[in-house]
Amino acid sequence: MSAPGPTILHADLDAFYASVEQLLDPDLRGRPIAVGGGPRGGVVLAASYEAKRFGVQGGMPGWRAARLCPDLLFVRGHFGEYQRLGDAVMGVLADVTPVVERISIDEAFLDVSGATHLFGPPAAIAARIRERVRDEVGLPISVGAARTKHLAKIASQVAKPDGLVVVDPGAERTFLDPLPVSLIWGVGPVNEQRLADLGIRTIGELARTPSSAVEHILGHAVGHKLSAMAHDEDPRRVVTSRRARSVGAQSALSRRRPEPDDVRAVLAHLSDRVSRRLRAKGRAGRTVTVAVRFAGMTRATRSLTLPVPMSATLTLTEVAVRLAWSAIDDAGDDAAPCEITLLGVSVSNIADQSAVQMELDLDPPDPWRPGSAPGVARGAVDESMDAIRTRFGGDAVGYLPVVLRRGGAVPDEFRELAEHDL
DNA sequence: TCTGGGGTCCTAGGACCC
DNA sequence: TCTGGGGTCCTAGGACCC
Repeated sequence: MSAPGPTILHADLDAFYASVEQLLDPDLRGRPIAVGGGPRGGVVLAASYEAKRFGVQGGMPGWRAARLCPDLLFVRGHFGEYQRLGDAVMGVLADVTPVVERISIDEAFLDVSGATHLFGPPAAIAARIRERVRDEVGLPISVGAARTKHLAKIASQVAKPDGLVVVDPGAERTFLDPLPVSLIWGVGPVNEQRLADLGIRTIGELARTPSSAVEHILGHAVGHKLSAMAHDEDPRRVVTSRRARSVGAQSALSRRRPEPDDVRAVLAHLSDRVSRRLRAKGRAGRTVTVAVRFAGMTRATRSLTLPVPMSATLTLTEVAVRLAWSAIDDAGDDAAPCEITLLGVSVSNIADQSAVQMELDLDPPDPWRPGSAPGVARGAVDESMDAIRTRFGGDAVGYLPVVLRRGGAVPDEFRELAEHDL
């Protein structure tokens, strides 16, 4: 019996947002462009390969990108197009096999073991995918093929831009050993430095290091996982549907002293976004977490777990407001009052609203969204309110008008690109 | 003149329960 | 007299990914 072939594919669109802009506007082709941000502020969401050559990367502040690449062209994103074209590419993948795991707007794993009898060996399938995406959608896509997800993902990174790398069974060690540890999923800047402190820079060096030593430096879970990855042991299967375990929304703010009405208005808007998504999928969550970022990029989080799941805008807002002030009050003192630069709300411990609970639901629909799905049962609201009062005192919960406030400069279409299925 | 927005998973200490 | 041990949940922070 022969070893299993390289039947896992990782398909990853190249510089996706930037490539779409170059597709839409031929004048941008061959030029260094950045989507999002600007020379005076904001963040670069994606850079074309012409810009990457200057060191421009996604996530980089616009002013730094402009300094690295003086000819950099900043373009505003066409977020609706990203969604449409990303979906179109997924459609091409779905023609090959139903076993597709979409990781993000522009990236997916495929298990083609059941498709080879129709379409030939994995390498031919990968080549065909690249050809079809190029011809039918107009975008460059890189594909890695290997025996495991981890290896396929590394292969696609090595293949970029616009390439195909197949790691044949038996060739894994030769392929992996010289590559930098930073290509391993789970090795970011911090762990890369920690490994470098041990003299470990390549995957081969990591594989030759005893797992116990790696775990000592990186912690049990991370160390164990990385050692396994370095040894090419990756048991993960391609999963076609995965439900989110948390839902959140956040907004960067211009640096400001926190004022009660202001904080409430922002949190009400974020809570409305989050709770609407929950209700739309008939879901609810018990744990509310608020994140506050302060001037200087320090962050704090506060969370509260309620006795029962909730999905009501007002309940979430009230909890979020109390948690936010708990973090803000702890961060500042009279001598140095704090300034905030971001507020975020997220809900975890998510469960389906049971059918029984929906039927017993007696409270009126969310007053801020006429016609929307009902919130939680009245008794559940009361229990939640009780939990808030227990923690914050009797007058913690009040009903103030929710002033819907448009968030920062980020359009909703952009936010939706990153949302996971609930 | 600073650094978006959506997520996942892990750790460590304390509360609490049996 | 001096106090077990295991398990689970909650909270806060952190690393990482796209």
